[in-house]
Amino acid sequence: MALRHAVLAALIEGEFSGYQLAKAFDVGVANFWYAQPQQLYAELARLEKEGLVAGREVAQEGRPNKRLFRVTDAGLAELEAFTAASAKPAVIRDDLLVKVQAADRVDTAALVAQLTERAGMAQAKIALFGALLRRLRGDRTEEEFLRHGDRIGPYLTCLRGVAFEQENRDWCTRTIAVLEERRQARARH
Amino acid sequence: MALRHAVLAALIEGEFSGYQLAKAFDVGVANFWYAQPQQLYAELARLEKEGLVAGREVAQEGRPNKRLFRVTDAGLAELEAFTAASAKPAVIRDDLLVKVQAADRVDTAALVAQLTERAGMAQAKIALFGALLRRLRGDRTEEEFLRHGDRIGPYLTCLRGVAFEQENRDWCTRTIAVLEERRQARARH
DNA sequence: CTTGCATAGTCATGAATGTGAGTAGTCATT
DNA sequence: AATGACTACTCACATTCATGACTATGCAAG
Repeated sequence: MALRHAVLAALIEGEFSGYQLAKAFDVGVANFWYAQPQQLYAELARLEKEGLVAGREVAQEGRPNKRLFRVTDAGLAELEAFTAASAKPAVIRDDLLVKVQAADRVDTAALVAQLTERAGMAQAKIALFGALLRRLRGDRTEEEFLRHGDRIGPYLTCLRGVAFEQENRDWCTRTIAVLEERRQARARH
Repeated sequence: MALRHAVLAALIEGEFSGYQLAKAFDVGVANFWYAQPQQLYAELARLEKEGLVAGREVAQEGRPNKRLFRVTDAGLAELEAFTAASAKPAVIRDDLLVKVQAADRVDTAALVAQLTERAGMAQAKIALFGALLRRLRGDRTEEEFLRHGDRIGPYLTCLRGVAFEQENRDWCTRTIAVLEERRQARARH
């Protein structure tokens, strides 16, 4: 049950609609969790029923009405309790790692293609996160911002996202190089 | 459906029983996937029914009999197909990130405790993976091994595991430092 | 002499997550 | 005038993952 806490954590930034959250949790800036829109709507409904978030209808013209949610005091207390509880260790779970684990017995060309694609995606995310970090800290340096800024939570998680994707990219390019070199070595015989 | 492929990938290393796989997929060397014993037994049963792995009973004395599994040709073909298919992007999903995202509104002390614990766990994993890497490459250098060794798949995934845990540890210590400094700065006022 | 741990598994159940499809209006493009 | 894209959300179902409890046997430490 960590999705509910991820939603609560996202909502301490301000009021958001399910649709806005869905954007944030999807492809874009899912730097600390990922979820499908359907999950979010369902979770928001549950959270509201339990009084951890409060929603209010906002009429719009030219587009459908929306419901904005904010965290209640009970929601904050729930987050507090969640933070105090010990976190389960995070594990990597990546299709690509499974494929590389099997690298010695499967077609290398297909694998290299996958790795190349992934390296590109990682690079794109690095750029995205970099822009987000600059936006968050404004004209301050990182040190300055982390010392005196308010709302450093999103910044810190984003830093982790950047580091993860850099690692991702570097490992992909390294692995590609290794696989390519071995392929050429085999071809020479 | 990536667990099945993770099992297949693990089995190209040789014959293993469900129990042995469970050990490898659990706390120890889950450097490319993680699963509970029950999942593995269930998956192995399914894979055998579909002919992707073949099991054979091995009688033992002093301990229960076991069933060793190996990948069949059909299993290798399945792995091949899996490798060719495009991998879904890996996302971080970590309770700890959710907690840090909420850092601006929850108790910092509890959070720092969590981060400290996690940093320690990461450090332990780094040591574990380091030992595994040395065992895998024997007396060769890494370059040498990656160029000419056979079965480099596990080595490459383990490299990724090490890098991930180092990143993990560094980010934890950095985040701890930031939170602590802010706490002290607040205390001075 | 019994408590606890390791081997080697099975069964059942619930929670979390993913996927596909559908509704309904607005706006811009072709 | 139709097609597709964006906002905003809902329903239903399937798959995957996690959890606890349980059965056996053998071995070693206290």
